[in-house]
Amino acid sequence: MLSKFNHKENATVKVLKHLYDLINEGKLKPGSKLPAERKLAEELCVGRTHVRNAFAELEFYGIVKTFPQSGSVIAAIHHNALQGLISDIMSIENYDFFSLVETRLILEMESVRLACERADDKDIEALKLAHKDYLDNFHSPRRVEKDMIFHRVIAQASRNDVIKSMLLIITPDILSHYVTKDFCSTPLPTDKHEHQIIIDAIEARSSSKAVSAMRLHLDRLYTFAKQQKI
Amino acid sequence: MLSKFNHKENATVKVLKHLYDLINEGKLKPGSKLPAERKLAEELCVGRTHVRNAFAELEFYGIVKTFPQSGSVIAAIHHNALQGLISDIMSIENYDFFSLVETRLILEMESVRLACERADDKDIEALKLAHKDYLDNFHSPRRVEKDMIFHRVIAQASRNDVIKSMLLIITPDILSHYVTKDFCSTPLPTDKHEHQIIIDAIEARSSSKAVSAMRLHLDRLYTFAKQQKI
DNA sequence: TGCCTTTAATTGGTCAACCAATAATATTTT
DNA sequence: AAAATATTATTGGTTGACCAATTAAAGGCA
Repeated sequence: MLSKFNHKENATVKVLKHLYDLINEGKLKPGSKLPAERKLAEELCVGRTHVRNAFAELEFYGIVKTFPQSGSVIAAIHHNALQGLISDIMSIENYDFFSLVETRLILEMESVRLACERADDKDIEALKLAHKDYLDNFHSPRRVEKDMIFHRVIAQASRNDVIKSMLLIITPDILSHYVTKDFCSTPLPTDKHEHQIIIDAIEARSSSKAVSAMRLHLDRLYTFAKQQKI
Repeated sequence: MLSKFNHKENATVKVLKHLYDLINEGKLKPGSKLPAERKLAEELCVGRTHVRNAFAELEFYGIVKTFPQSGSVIAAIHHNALQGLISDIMSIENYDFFSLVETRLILEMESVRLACERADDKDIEALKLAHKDYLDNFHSPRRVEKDMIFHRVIAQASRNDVIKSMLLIITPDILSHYVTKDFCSTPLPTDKHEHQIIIDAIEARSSSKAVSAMRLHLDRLYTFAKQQKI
């Protein structure tokens, strides 16, 4: 889902919509304090919980800042931009499988590229260990999960926690599609070698080799997602 | 912050830690139902709200799935992987400025590359409009915000909602660093032309030109972030 | 005994009351 | 009149109680 706040709850999105309208009508000026949680809840006939959820989501995206026992203020950017941001947030719900995979491909390639530059001996050691663990579980149901760990170690070696977190966010979404679409049920023997090639490239500090190896490694998933799209 | 749930609240992280321990001790098997919210709250002497926050965060990362009036189940992956994931989530707090900028650079370059392939006439029209709006506000405090909108239009044209959302998430974090580090207070005249070059490249469907133009456009920010890192 | 119905207990979702900290107002003092 | 203090009202944070749906258990019937 990627949206930390399930929009199944219509009450929360109702609050967001209301704030959107308030901005539109000019009743809520950018940079100003927004209505108290209680007041807003009463006006919209919803529980304060939903208002707080909406505020929390907006705070996550840096649109509002809440001060304890004082109130919440909305970002001091022009109302057009604010509306766009809130609109985007409300639209975040279900991402299409292809976009998820496409993004993962991008992040994984950059992740391994940075890993080539920044991985130390300890990282490479961990990588080899993860790969060994992967091989040991190649014919077990844990294979998919071990593969995930392998990629996580690469992300760790990239020394970029933001990319690492983003991969952390989208991977579960992709995995959930695996199940429904019945992908990856039968492992390909080529996967074994692909991991090894990536390790060798990182150890040799050859980013070009590592990136192309990663692209190849994820190519099957990519083409699969492309087919699903049609 | 990027973490939707502020970890300032120690109660929530206390719950996460406890779940981590339960997995470690083997009392919580992957794929099984995890304790009821009430029970967990009582055991840890914290409000149920905090337990619910912790569960919501774990659900965001796809680690648990909550079923109304039924309970929550934890992902059916091996306990080592689960612990790693929870550990990662707990560590998500403050990203360093350089990682944020580096990631933004990556996403923006990919975003504009895809935009070259997928933008339609309407997108290009919107892009020109956004640029005009940017120029009109070049000497106003709204400049930064108009620049943000310009990039958002590009992300929209990339037809990849995941990338769009990720940029949406990290941009506020970067902007907040702007203020403290006093970056971008004086606009450079080159910015005007850089935007135009990007537009032209997209219109000409030249992804290589667009990507390099984007890299150049963000280079000042990138080198600035690099300096800060040292 | 085995299956179905009925009942009770448990669960997550929701709401309203309470708490401490803050902000605004009224009061006193200089 | 102005400033400092005391008081009241408002705020987000937290908690416990209630709700409807689900699940488990008990009871009845074949």
